[in-house]
Formats: sequence, structure tokens, C-alpha cells
Amino acid sequence: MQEKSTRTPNADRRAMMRKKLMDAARSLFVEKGFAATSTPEIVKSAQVTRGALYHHFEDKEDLFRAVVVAEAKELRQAIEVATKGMIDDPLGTGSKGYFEAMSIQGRAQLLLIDGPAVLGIQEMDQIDAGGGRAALRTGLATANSDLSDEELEAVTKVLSAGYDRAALAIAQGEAAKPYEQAMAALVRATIS
Amino acid sequence: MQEKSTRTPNADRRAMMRKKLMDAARSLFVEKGFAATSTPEIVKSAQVTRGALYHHFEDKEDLFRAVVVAEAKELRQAIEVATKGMIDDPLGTGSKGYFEAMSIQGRAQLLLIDGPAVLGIQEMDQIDAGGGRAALRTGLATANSDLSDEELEAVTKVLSAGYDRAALAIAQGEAAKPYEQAMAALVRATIS
DNA sequence: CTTGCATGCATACAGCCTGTATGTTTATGA
DNA sequence: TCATAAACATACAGGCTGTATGCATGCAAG
Repeated sequence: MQEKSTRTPNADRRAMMRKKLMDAARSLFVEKGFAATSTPEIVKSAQVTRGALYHHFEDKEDLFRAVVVAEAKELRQAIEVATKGMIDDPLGTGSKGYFEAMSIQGRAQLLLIDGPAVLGIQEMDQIDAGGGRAALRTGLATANSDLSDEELEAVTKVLSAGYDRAALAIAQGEAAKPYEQAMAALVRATIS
Repeated sequence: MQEKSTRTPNADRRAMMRKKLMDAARSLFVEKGFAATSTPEIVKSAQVTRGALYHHFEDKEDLFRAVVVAEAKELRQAIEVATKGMIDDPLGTGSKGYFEAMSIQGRAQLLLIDGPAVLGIQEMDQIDAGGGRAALRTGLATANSDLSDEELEAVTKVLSAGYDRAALAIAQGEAAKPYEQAMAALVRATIS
């Protein structure tokens, strides 16, 4: 019998290793923040060596970027599932979906606090592209046509910031209902 | 004649040294971010040694905290001056004052991006206490009495986040007017 | 005024972290 | 099967942080 029959294709090894590193890194980034998390810690938690990390990622920031991008993707998918087929009241449904999706442990911290600080606002905006903000904009645009592009963009950003702040507060343990009501009222006021 | 007549009281030396360090640190923190700014860089820019830095501040984070606290204080004072005696339309005046005060180079980055990431949301909330948010809350409360405390708090935070996001966009070079209009509309909708 | 002490500041050092260079193993495909 | 490339591990150089130590300067009591 063959002892060493553990032949693993490169594609699989790559995917598994990246996942191991990103999972370990996510936990530590959420727990201690980006700066306070060292690469020795990460690889120890992932039970690999720093060689693996620097083979798959350019540097620590690049690993953080990968974690954030994956998180944003999961967020988009969760919202998409929650609002699937909801043609009536897309804004209300999207809101609830967003709050639920953002209640995942550490997600708000990663996407709203550490992400902008480490990667910059510009890149975070780009990573979030197609996320909740785009849906919000189209929702506002269809419900309220008499807004210039500039105004629509401004209102969208500002309301989106409100959603983010609400999600952050909820993630920190505050009650969700007042924030849901507040955002609903603001959106209603905007489109009417 | 006395050569070494440069006798400086300790209180003055302390104040001057702290200012020199905080000014140099502020520039570099704004330019490169907290993590990417090293203490050797800071003291070189301030033309002192690391000994002085670690004599006056516990560590790099403590220096950052001092910079942020001073920035928040200046912001409060600027808003206070702008809204002094404006009893009619305090919300509108406060809004304009806030946007102007937040347009100071690097202020939005320090208070809205790096601050929360380095010091945490909790501490930043505390540092901002008595800032624009408090004024906004009282403004909303007087104009709209039929809100529970919980709802008032939520609406305040969410609108305040909108103001912050708007200030950030303006600080990054976007036109101010659409944001002023957007926030004005939201506030108007909230209090009526 | 001077003398003991506290404060302000500079220098030196230890430990850690990051990123790279180099070496070794494992898969690929010809 | 064999050459090559990819995956991963180890070793190293440089820089940074925070602390310990030493000197200078202001302070306050006598």
C-alpha cells in the first residue's frame, strides 16, 4: 500500500492555503485590528509559516485587502439573497437585508472602520462598488425622478453613511429597531 | 554680559515641546497615516529626539490621541464661533459652520478615518462629546418633540454620520453645494 | 546663593516585526 | 522520467517601538 498518496493539485492547494490564511487573518484583524496583528501571529494561528503567507500575498496589507474584498463579496451576496424577487418595497427589504448581513461578527469593523483606514476611502469605495449603495441609488432614482445626478449622488452617499453608522451601532449591541425606523423615515422623506 | 541667559520656565518648555511634537506628528499622520508614520520621522521633523517624545507621551498612540483631541477641540471652537448668537435656524447655520470647520486640511481624515481606527469608536465618540452631534440632537429635540429618547438618539447618530460623510466628500474635492442641500433636506424632513 | 531634588531631554539597548533572499519539496506536462 | 515551475520553509538584514540609563536644566527650601 502506498503511504504517500496525498497528491494534491496545485489549484486546490492554493485555494486551501489562501483560505486558511485569510480565515486566521480575519479573526485576528477583527480581534486586535490590522496594525496590532503581526504576521507571525497569523501564520501561527493558521499553522503554516510566513513563507506561505508571502508566497500568496504581496505583503500584510495585501492579505488584509483579500480579507476585505471577500467580506464585501459575502455582504453583496447576502443582500442579493435577501432582496431576491422583492419588487415591491425594494428599499425597505434592502434595508432589513443590509442590517442583517452587516450583523455578522466583525464585518462592520472590517468594512467600515479598518478598511477605510488601511486601504483608503477611494479603494474601499471601489471595493464596495455594486454593494448596497448602488441598490440604494437606483431605488432612490426610480422613486424620485426630479433629482439631478449630482444631487442623487450626494443623497445616496449621505443616506448610505447613515445605514453604515446604524449597522455599526447595531453591531456594537444597540437595539436595531430605532435605527431601522430612523432610516426608514429618512428614506421615505427623501423619495416623497 | 551673560551668554546663557536662555532661562525658560518648565511650564513653557513643556508647552512648546508638546506643540512642536504635535504639529510635526499631525502633518505626518495626515500625509501618511498613523501606521506608516514612524517616531524617528516625527522627531526628525520636529528637530528633537525620541527621548523628548517618550518623555511627554506614553507611546505613539498617546501622541496620536493628543493630536486628535486638539483637533476635536478646534473643531468645536470653530463651530461655536460660527453659530454664536444664531438663534434662528440654528440647524442650518450649524451645518454650514460644520462643513467649513471640517474643510481644514487633514481634519476629516484625522477625526473620521484614522481616529476611529486607531483609538476605537467608543473613545472617538467620547472625544467628540459636546461637538456637533450634541448641538444636532438638541436642535432636533426642540424642533420635534414627539420622538422617544431612543429614537432621537438613533436619528441624531444617523444624521450625524451623513454630515460626516458629506464633510469627507467635500474634503476630497467634491462640490459642497449638493451635500449641503441633501443634508438640509434630510434635516427638514426629520423635524417636520 | 547653594544645595538637594524633580523635571526635561538625549543616548543606548533589547526585542520584535516586516519583507526578501535562498533553499527544499511537491506538482506539472512533455 | 525528467526538466521546470509552483508551493512552501528557513535564514537574514534593516527598521521600529518602548525602556533603561545618564546628563542638563529649572525649582524651591533653607
